[in-house]
Amino acid sequence: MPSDLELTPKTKRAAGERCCEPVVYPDVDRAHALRIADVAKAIGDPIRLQLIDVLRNHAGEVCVCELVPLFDVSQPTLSHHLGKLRDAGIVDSERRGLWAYYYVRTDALKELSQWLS
Amino acid sequence: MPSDLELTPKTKRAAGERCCEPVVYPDVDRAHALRIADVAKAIGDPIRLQLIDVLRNHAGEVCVCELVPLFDVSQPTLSHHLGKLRDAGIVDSERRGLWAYYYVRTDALKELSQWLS
DNA sequence: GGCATCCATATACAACTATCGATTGAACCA
DNA sequence: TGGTTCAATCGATAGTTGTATATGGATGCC
Repeated sequence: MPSDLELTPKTKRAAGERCCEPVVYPDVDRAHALRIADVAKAIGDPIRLQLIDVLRNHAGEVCVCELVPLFDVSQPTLSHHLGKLRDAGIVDSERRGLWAYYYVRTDALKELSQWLS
Repeated sequence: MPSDLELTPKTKRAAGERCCEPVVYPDVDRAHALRIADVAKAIGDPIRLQLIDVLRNHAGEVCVCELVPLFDVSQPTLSHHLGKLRDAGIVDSERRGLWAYYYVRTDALKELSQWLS
């Protein structure tokens, strides 16, 4: 990924001179950084990371009622984490009758994965 | 990789219909999830993500004094972010004379990258 | 209708995070 | 020695996050 931040080349300076020139960077890639950071932030919790892992391994939809006993948190807390993942676009859900089924949106993780490699 | 999460049987379910398909266990154990989540959490900030980006693109050591003018935060704040990245093992620093030089420890991002793919 | 089940939202609170200005300390130079 | 420069730390404050309990809405079974 190309960066939009440019460094000022380090040069020798005489005493009394400032170390670096101030640099202005364009906003172009800041939106990109914000998106990727948002995804990483959503992953940055052990419960949410394992939630993604479970959903991804299942390669399909998983009912919330089967997720709750896997973790040592209450059902509302788990729902809160699932909501965070949904807000970040990492998972989506579908309600069928009494149950809600969650699944991973694989394309959401692609941007972060590509930036990392 | 074995999981350390155990499914508790649901005995209170009303007789008749089953709620869900069989559950798939998470592929990562809790300690592994904690490590990866820690790295993701450190990346989950736009400034820190761009810091990594700059350091990585320059494939070498970068002076803090060159980093400060790139971002719209004060020097102590940037030092705080660099400290977070250092705590997560993503970057390391070396002090030479008056300046501190930071560089990326590429292996630190490998675990997260592998888990994502 | 009456009741249990499943899930989401609301509220509250403790813990953590980001940010700043001020300060400290270390290293350099004259 | 004293002044300058750079980076880390300190103290304070505002904002965010993780968690729990409580509540409500929707569905299905009797």
